[in-house]
Amino acid sequence: MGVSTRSRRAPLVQQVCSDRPLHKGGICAPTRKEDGLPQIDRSLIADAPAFAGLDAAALDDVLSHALPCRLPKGEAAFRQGEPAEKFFLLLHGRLRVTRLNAQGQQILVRFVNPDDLFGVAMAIQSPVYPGTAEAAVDSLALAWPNSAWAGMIARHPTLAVNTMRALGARLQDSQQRILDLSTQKVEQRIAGAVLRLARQAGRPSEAGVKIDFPLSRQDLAEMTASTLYTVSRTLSAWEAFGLVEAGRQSLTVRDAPGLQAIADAEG
Amino acid sequence: MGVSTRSRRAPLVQQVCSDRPLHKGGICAPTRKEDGLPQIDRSLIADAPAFAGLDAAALDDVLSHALPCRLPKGEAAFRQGEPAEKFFLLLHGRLRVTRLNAQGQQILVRFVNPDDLFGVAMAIQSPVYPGTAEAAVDSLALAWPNSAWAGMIARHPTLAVNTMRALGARLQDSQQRILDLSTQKVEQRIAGAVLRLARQAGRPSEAGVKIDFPLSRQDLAEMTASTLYTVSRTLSAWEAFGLVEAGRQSLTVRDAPGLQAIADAEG
DNA sequence: CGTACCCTTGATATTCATCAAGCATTGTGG
DNA sequence: CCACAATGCTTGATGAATATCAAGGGTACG
Repeated sequence: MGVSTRSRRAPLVQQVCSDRPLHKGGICAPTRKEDGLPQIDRSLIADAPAFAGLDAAALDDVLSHALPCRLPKGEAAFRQGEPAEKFFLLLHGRLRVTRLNAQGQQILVRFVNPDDLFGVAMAIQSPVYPGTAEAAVDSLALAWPNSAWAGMIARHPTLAVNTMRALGARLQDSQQRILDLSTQKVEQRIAGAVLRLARQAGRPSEAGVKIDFPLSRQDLAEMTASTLYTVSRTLSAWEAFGLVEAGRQSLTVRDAPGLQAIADAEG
Repeated sequence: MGVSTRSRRAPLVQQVCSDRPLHKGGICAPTRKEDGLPQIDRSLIADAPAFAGLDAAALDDVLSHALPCRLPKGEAAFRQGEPAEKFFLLLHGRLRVTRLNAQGQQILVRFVNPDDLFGVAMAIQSPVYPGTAEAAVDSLALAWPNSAWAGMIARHPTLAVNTMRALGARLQDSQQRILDLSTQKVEQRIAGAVLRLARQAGRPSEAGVKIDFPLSRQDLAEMTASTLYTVSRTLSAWEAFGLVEAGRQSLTVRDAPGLQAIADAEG
């Protein structure tokens, strides 16, 4: 084993971190240029994969139906069960999408990142939103009424293809998550979730790659089908091994390859 | 509690089945007319949701690029990791789609039913198949080369919309499954899986609704992130309560509302 | 300055996987 | 047609992973 610790939790950290040289960094999300006060302008959406392949005129057409939508931290763009009347594109900020079951237990479906579509219930023929989307930080989105959708894809068929791809990517993610839930131990799932967050929302800092929005133990628990207690113990153990730096609603990855080794370990 | 049993397993059956009147039936999949020897003909695919809204000429155009594909029981249409060169529509039979993780553990992603598209890797921009599809019974499918896709959706934009809906529905299913895996106990998940199978592939029989293809304990375990041992114990307990009739690779639902009550119970 | 919120850590309980052994049915080759 | 292997299934005993319960500490914010 090579390392002796009294820490009750942390079987995989111990296993994986023994006799392995420390290693810095590895994850670095592309830095995103900060918009000042956003005005509705073609350039706002030109980079979104959802609108890839549309020319300037098409973008203007698309934009002409859009309404800006400010979402102060904590506010919901929509709530589970509400009639789905709009769909959205996130311009700036970060949203937390959650879903409740009949017994009131909640999971965190995903975080919405800038340039992501969300609330596309009409793409799946659902009359209501299947989840709740609320701002994890002050955010800004564009909203389209569902009624605009049919005309938009009729005039710009590329849109249907792009949306299909976006749904396909999310389907892939979901199936991967099912696989992880079915075959991995909690500690591995937490490692995977943290790495994904660092990739999607990591900003380089002195100590490593810091996750760019408030993230609680409860959030991580709801992402990994675990409990806030187990997440807390796991992060404490990782911190003791120098893999992460954990604070109140904040998390910095110091050793991404180390976390990856945990995620990849044999169960 | 009302009922006393020595059975070690079956907390929920006991709870749920005590003092509840027995109830018959409830699930009944539409019976599907048996095709004799299928020939490639417009009527074969006219009912598939994937081709809804296409007129006769469009259907003929679509069919002109399709190749029939016989899949004897046990044979794979494609295997995980193979380059994705075709996509398929199941005409007849039943396929089991599985997915392996890096450590070789397997889950059962879904069963493909007649009129379902499968192997649509190109819709999600994946160069390889993310899973393996093999025939659970002798099956028959149509196959299109991926190269035909672009032209098909260009000529028939409805196809992109239909495919988007199909992906959306599968995304919905996946997210529901994630919710179930995250919040339900094993017994509830097994109940949910059995009910879904009965709905999709149930055929009415004397004793109730019989699942129409060979289904092992291992299959159910891989669908519910459980083990064949736990599934076996669970089915035994249910059988003792008259909820199901379980045999070698066969399962008949005798009391669907009873199973539903288990699936809906508070954890 | 107090109160709500987030977090930590120990002790205990529970679910369920794992291991082990054996039975039953199907299919197969002599 | 029969022996026998392969496959699928059952059931008990045990143990490990992780949830749950309980108690308290720190920190931000009104």
